[in-house]
Amino acid sequence: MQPVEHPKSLNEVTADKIRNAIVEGELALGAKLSEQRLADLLGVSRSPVRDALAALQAEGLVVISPKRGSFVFTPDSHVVDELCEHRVILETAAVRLGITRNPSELTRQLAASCDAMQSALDAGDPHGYTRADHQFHNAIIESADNRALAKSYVLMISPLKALRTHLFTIMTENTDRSLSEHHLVLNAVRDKDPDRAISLLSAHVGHLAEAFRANLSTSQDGKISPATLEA
Amino acid sequence: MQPVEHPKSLNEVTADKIRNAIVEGELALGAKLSEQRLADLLGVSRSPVRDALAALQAEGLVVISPKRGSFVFTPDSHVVDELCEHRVILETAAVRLGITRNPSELTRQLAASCDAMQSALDAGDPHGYTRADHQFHNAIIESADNRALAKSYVLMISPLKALRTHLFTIMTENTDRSLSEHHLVLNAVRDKDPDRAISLLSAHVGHLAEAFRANLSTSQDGKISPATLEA
DNA sequence: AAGCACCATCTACCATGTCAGATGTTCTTG
DNA sequence: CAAGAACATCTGACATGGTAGATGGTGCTT
Repeated sequence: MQPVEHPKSLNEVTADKIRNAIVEGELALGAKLSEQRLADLLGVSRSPVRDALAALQAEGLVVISPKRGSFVFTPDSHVVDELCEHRVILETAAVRLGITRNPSELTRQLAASCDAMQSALDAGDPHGYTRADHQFHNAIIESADNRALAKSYVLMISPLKALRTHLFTIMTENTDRSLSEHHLVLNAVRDKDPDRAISLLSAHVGHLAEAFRANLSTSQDGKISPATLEA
Repeated sequence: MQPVEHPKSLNEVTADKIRNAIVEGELALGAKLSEQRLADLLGVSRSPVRDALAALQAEGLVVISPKRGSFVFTPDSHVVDELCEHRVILETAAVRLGITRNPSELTRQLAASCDAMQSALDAGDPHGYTRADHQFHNAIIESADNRALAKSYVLMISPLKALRTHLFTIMTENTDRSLSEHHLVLNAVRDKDPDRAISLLSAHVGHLAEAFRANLSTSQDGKISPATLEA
């Protein structure tokens, strides 16, 4: 049996709910967040909400303006470029380590993720495709077996996940190319060719950055309709 | 004149004080931290202390055990290896970007840091040497001109800074080799040779990791005497 | 009508109170 | 004397209250 079973603190579940609401698009980019209002919506006190917002600020999902209010982050094409560049740095370093350390496990995970992407595409399930995509890149990070690196990645990727949801609502992205690029990376990993994998991965994330830039310049502002937080 | 002058929130100054106390060695590794005791020592309420501890936990300097207490982090040779590996990843990526983006400014900063190290060494000022060392590596990160990367670096480097203070109290480290290694990196940057700079930088941080491992295995636990927090 | 001072209102910041869980000690019991 | 139960105490989790600062509107002044 498992060692313990620690119920998540109210603090954590609150942070999870708010993060989810932002990433899933229930809260518009730049939307105003009030400690009091969120506390009322979630049925908790202001304390856990305050802690949660502070944690989300560290993740880059929320910006807190002293005495003025908390707001969902607003994308900025320069910041998005920085995030993508950082992402490339972490993923390429991770894939090199992963190919060195446990190539077979990494290959297995990437293949499974590619299959999941294909299935989601066949089923016309964009949400499932996104999940499989995240799973693919997460497998790369995990394969490096370095918690410090993984922590950095998690702290950096949330805004990008949110942007994907907010900008690609109508499935603007080219999933066919995306899928084939994933397969190319998989093959490079299978061949234990880190340099090729890195090159392909860089190009892949670069294409994502391009898509972000294109959609950011057209939409100008995140004007997705705000929605309520679900229990 | 400057746009504004926002006084730091009590929250931040509290976090700064506690962080400083840990990094400077005033608080022993693994020392027990009580919200109440810290609040009394610093003359503030428990709220800012609580927020500060949460922030420091995100930095890896503090671990909070629910309902049990907060403690200064305790080093673990495996975790230290991971931190150093992560550090190499970020610094090597940064130096490559820096050489591409603004090599002259980077060269200037690195040269200045090397001079400061030399001066500190001549003056027998280990604390000054450490500061110059941090300045050197920070210049590399800043040169990449990527805030996301810089944020990751800051969040990762604090425990390493603290370890340096706690483990190298008697100046165990080989400052002569360290200085020469810094100069080699400087020369590679001056020559705009990213591959050589990366190789040298990896070796340099690798030596640091070795030193950490050596001292960790001998001391087994951080038993530096605890001290009071200064105003 | 334009500009400015005043004020109602909203915000996060910080202080304090209350409570349940974790721990160390003492007392009881075999 | 050993082992376990009951208790006192310490901790952080969470709730709530008070306050300074920021904002937006209103009415007065010119």
